[in-house]
Amino acid sequence: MSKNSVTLIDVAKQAGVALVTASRALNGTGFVSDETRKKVVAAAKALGYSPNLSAKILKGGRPNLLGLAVSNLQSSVINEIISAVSLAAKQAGLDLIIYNASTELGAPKQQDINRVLGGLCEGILLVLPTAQEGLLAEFESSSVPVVLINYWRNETRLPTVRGDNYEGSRAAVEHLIGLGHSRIAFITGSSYTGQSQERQRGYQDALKQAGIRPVKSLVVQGDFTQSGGFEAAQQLLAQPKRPTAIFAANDAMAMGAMDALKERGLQIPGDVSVVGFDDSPASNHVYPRLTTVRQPLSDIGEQAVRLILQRIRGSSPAEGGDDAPIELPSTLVIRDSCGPAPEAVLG
Amino acid sequence: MSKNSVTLIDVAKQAGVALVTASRALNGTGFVSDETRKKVVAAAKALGYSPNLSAKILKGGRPNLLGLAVSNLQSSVINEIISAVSLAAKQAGLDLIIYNASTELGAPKQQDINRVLGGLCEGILLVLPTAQEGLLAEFESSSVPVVLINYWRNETRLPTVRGDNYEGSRAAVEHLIGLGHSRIAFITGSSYTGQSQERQRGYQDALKQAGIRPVKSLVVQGDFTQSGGFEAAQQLLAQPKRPTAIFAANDAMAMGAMDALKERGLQIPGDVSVVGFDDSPASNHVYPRLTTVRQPLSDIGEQAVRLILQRIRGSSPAEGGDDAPIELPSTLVIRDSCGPAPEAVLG
DNA sequence: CTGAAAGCGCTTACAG
DNA sequence: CTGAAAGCGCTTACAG
Repeated sequence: MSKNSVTLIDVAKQAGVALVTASRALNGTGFVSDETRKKVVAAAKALGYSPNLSAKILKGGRPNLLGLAVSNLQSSVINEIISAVSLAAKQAGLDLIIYNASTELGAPKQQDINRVLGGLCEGILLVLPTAQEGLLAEFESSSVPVVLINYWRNETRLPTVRGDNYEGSRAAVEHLIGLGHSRIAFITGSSYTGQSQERQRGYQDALKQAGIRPVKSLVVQGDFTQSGGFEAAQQLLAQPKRPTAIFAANDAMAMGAMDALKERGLQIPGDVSVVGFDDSPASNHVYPRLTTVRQPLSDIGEQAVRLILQRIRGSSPAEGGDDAPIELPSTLVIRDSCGPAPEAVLG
Repeated sequence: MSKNSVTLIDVAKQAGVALVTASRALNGTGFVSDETRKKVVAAAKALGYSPNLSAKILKGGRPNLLGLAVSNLQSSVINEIISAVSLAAKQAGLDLIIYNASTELGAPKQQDINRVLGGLCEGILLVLPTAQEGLLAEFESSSVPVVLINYWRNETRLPTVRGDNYEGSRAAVEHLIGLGHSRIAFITGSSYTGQSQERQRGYQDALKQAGIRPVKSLVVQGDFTQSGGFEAAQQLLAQPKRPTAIFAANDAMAMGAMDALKERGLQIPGDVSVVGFDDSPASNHVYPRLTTVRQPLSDIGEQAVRLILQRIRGSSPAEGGDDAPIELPSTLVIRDSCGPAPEAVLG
């Protein structure tokens, strides 16, 4: 099973020391003379020794392994989170293994995640935005430290790191208002994650604060997919008084909306402005380049790794404390898909 | 470390049998009476027992773990491969852990992959299209079975499963020729993986077979990115005699080319037809929907799992045999981005 | 069909 | 600072 059968015993023999000493030298545990340490390290290197993770784990040693379970590998946001976590873990000297708890493979089960990741890893990072309360409750009683990433759906006592949705959303809508728009539509996502609601709340509050009366027909149901955004936009454009700006709860829907606008021969942003959410890679490549909101994904990765490390090393200041979720600020990324409201131009 | 401290001993006690018997009952190994087995299984369930993977592995047991190392998590093709492998692994009763050997984290090292995956998994699947010969050579001498997915770059003795590039590419170009095109441009990808070359070979052979003289200026260097495709297309369109069709070595570049065409006010496919490669999710959402070539990604996942299972269980018919790579046929996905060549329409 | 013993490779007390 | 012993949780021969 293991790559080569070089064991710690071989290293010890080669270095002319006892097994224990070799272990200590390699792990930097306990007292070893510098000379001995050098001999052992040299021997290990010469033999191409790499420790047997299983044995290490079994003995309660630090395998230096972090687990990451994700519910979706097709999402650009989740993939960026994975990249960020990978980098942060590497910088912290941790190896990362990823478990695909995709809903395509059936509902993510704590049992599965724990069977695979729980026995191997020192800590587990969870990117399961759709997870239900029950699933999380199981993790709460787990003995392996767990940190939640980008989770909003339910209340939970698990430590959480997430990007802001509300303020970013407000900023987007305020940007439109600043451009003179008042007929601003919102395309919602599906309600499974709680993120769409947060974004909608930001939309509503921004309107309210600007003294703009909310128009019910300007809020249309979407589902986070491009075709959903396309259809939602068609619905909006079929209305007698069409909006001058469309804010979609994510980029995919914003792009769908752009398609719908183009199909009608409407100019973006000349006739209608469009804003998305996520700053997906594609958002910078569509024409016109999409104005959108970006979550601080690398910060999220870093903070999540920092948090889990605290729990693992037991140096958490508030042990067992129900700290409030860490919420990192999103930023508005202004590109080319928004312009002055047509009325404002005429006025 | 482990989720709960229920061990096999607890189960055995609860069931009123010896430790060994419990082990056998749960693993289906050796002889156990039906009655005993039921008792043990019930006890295990009641206690919420889940075996300690480390101990299992250490004893040479079957952890039922498969490893998958990937070089890039931003690629839609690789993500579809991950999904396919996840599904195939699950169906085979295997758990899958993924290791991010992304080039962003430094060059993928066999040492890293093996340290993490090698000690834990029964077999390793590699999606490392950019891997150099040296890296692969290290895996060849590894004692853990390894299977390569979608690898072309170099010769290797490692068992390989991959999607066809050449024939799919030919089919795409023949489709264009069938529509009356003869000024067909090709935008290459970067040369790091060997895939672009394969696709170019298909392009050239299709032209040759149709008796169309290759025009050097119609082959332009790209880099697999959308902006690369955009620039390559601009180059093509700046030529005195512009192509009537553009075949890009992947979808991202094809979309970039579409952007360039739109910017020039050219109709797709009225003025210029466009074909991509990959059938990325976005290709079905751009306007017009992109005609492209699709690799049989789920077949690839299934075959790769089948192959690695053969190696693991040692039931490989040609043990140690240097079987030729398994190459699965790609298919042309015809959508809306190709039409009759303008000349043909006029003629 | 069932059980007692040995040992996978390592680390953590416990002695020198 | 170094070493001999015990044991993590399991499975695989070896006896009954």
